[in-house]
Amino acid sequence: MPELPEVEAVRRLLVPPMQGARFDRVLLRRANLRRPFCWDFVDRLTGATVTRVRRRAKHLLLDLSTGDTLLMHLGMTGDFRVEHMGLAPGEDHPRDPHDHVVFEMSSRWMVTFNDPRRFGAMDLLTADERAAHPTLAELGPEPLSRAFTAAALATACAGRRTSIKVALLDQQLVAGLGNIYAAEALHMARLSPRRLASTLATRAGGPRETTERLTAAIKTVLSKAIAEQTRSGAYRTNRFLVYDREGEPCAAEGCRGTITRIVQGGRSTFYCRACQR
DNA sequence: CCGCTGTCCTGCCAGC
DNA sequence: TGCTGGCAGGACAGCG
Repeated sequence: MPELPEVEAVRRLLVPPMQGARFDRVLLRRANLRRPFCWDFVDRLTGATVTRVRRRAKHLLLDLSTGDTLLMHLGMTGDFRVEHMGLAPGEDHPRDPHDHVVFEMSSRWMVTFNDPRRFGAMDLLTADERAAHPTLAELGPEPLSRAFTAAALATACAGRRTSIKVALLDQQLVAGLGNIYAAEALHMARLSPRRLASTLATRAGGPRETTERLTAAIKTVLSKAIAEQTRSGAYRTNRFLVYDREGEPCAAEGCRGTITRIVQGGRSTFYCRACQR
């Protein structure tokens, strides 16, 4: 579930308790999430100060005073809880069975990572490892940055013989979209998810109107979602226009179509056959 | 190089 | 009512 807007909301949540604060105590409740924690995870983190809380695509990066970077991914069900440290000596933290990591910060805030499905990940990287990290190095442009233009999208789509929906999930093409916002952006752009990615590429000259429309839709959908996250904080049940709305009438203005569900690349795509061409 | 499939993990829910 | 099976999702390995 967490895609770029949700991860950005988490980043903003973590800035006050963590940025500029030191790890006083790190508690690991288990040996692994999606992967095992590195053997010296607790020792390397304890005493380090967080200089910056950053986000790249769906990854959270905590830059540390030691030169290390704590790279975190929320997976599907990962989330952080921020609470006051109000413990009596010897008292244990109240815990949920899925609270896997607890950070006690010098800011007197306690930051707990909870992840029922354990698709999340935490890796402690040296500066060299971070610079050479294959996943980070190969990420495409941030969709909300100036680097993400219709021309860039067109170039990235050139020669791709896969559907535009599947291509949008490729983090090397554009970084941070997931299954939900890919569907929402295509709906807003009135483009069929089944369309071949290469049809968005340009042969010569500037990008075509459809590529411009999709680029704009991606930016709008993500910006709106970020604004909504920070305003409400909580998840509203289905604030999406097409995602998980199979059989419902299309919400596009003047459209009398019905949302259908198809499977692409092994996952669900929701779209309106009537207005998405 | 590229595209496609399977794997990880568990909560939830439809269907028997 | 209780069980089972399938699905959800992102990253990544491995295949052809």
